[in-house]
Amino acid sequence: MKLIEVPAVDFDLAITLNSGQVFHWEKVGTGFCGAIGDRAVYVEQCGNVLRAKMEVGALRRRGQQREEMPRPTTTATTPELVHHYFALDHPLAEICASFPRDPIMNAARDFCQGLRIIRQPRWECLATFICSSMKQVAHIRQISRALRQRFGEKKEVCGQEVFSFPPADRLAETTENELRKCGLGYRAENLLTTAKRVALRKVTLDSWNALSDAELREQLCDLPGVGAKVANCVMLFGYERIKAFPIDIWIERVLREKYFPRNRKVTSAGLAEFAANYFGAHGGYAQQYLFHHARMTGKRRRQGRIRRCRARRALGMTQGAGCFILPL
DNA sequence: CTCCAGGGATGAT
DNA sequence: ATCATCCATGGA
Repeated sequence: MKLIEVPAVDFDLAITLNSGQVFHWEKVGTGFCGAIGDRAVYVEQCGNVLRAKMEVGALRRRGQQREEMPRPTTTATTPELVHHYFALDHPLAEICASFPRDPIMNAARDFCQGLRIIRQPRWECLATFICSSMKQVAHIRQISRALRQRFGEKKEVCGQEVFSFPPADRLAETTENELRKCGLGYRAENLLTTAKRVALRKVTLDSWNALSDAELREQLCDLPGVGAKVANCVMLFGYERIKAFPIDIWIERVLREKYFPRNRKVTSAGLAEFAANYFGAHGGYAQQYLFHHARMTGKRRRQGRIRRCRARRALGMTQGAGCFILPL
């Protein structure tokens, strides 16, 4: 066990890990336990310093004998690994200064000081976000944990069990039914198919890093279970494409209610185009700030939408005829 | 266009 | 405690 300290200015560990970009870190004491790639890590923040402990023990495949492999020697030294994962090299002050100046963005920027977009391993990021579709954060965390416990490698740090995320070839050799046991539902087939493509080298995630944003998005959307939103998440969190602007329900609400309050007819495509132009070169960062701020302070949509729709149908109303019933 | 798949957390009642 | 709603992909 190795204890290290890493300088970390302009950084808030808790906000970063709880902002819906990564789903496997667990609060333990004053810090968090998780994994950076295959390394089990405990990390806590003391002012402008991160204190991290990392397990350097032998690998062991859970529930399955596997020939003893030599410990993979990481090229990065441990402080560099932490520094790189948490993107402590991103010029956060510059990035935040590039956000548009408007009341919504200002509030989000103030609320999320120290939030960074971290660098996630590509496969782990892609697989996790395939599992995220039509799921809420709490669910995604459960799925991530189930996949890791069932198919990942068990590690330990600070007396805590930590499981690494299973590589594609490990998931490729399982079955849809096994994946469904992890709570994936219909996403199991998507994840399995994608894992097989990666395992068989039909898809080479690392080589995709050379592609342009548009080409990368196109390739990602070609994978089953990957639509525009998931593709943008993977671009942002796995490929450091800082301009990628994922639009989920929270962001869509913010855009509609705060930026288009008098225009309920603006389309989703219209919102996406607006966001790409308005939030600038670091749009992905702006999106993460808006997302976290909205989730922490905003409220979910009030109930009754379905009931109203049913009521409208029952009244024999057609599309749009019932607009006057809609809230606001 | 609509509906559905799966399912634990969440909020309203 | 019960119950409807949430979530944002892909296929019918």
